[in-house]
Amino acid sequence: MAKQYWLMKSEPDAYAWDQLVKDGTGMWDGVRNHTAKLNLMAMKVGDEALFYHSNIGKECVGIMKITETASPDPTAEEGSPWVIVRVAPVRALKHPVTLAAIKADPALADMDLIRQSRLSVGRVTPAEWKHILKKSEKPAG
DNA sequence: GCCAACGTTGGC
DNA sequence: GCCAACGTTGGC
Repeated sequence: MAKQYWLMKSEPDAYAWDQLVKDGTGMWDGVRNHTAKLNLMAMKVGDEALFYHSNIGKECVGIMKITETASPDPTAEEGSPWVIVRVAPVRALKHPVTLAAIKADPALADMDLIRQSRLSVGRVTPAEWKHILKKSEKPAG
């Protein structure tokens, strides 16, 4: 299958991009939403994902890759359906792409991120991915 | 199986 | 701090 693209949210208070970079690898745990879980389970090694800071910042700050597909979430109760994936940082975006910039762009207005604001793990289409990366090359969109 | 009440998330 | 969106729970 072709490479898939994703967007994963984290409150920087809980787990920030800088922490992932420092650690070199990370376990994406704590997802407690079935739609998000299905997305985690659809991820393949080598897929890429945007790291989005929710609440504080409200912007995409970096690119990660999936290094390990879904496995049971050790932070969840035994027998629960929740899963984690493992990720590693690829690179920081040259300039963060803010939620405001994404909302303001008609090409990106249909993203999972916009349509379902509470979804913590969403799909990004290849077109949207390209578009966001292009935006990140220039300051403020 | 429906629906109201409630809790959580996240933007503003 | 408020509110909208959405998921979950519980009564019927």
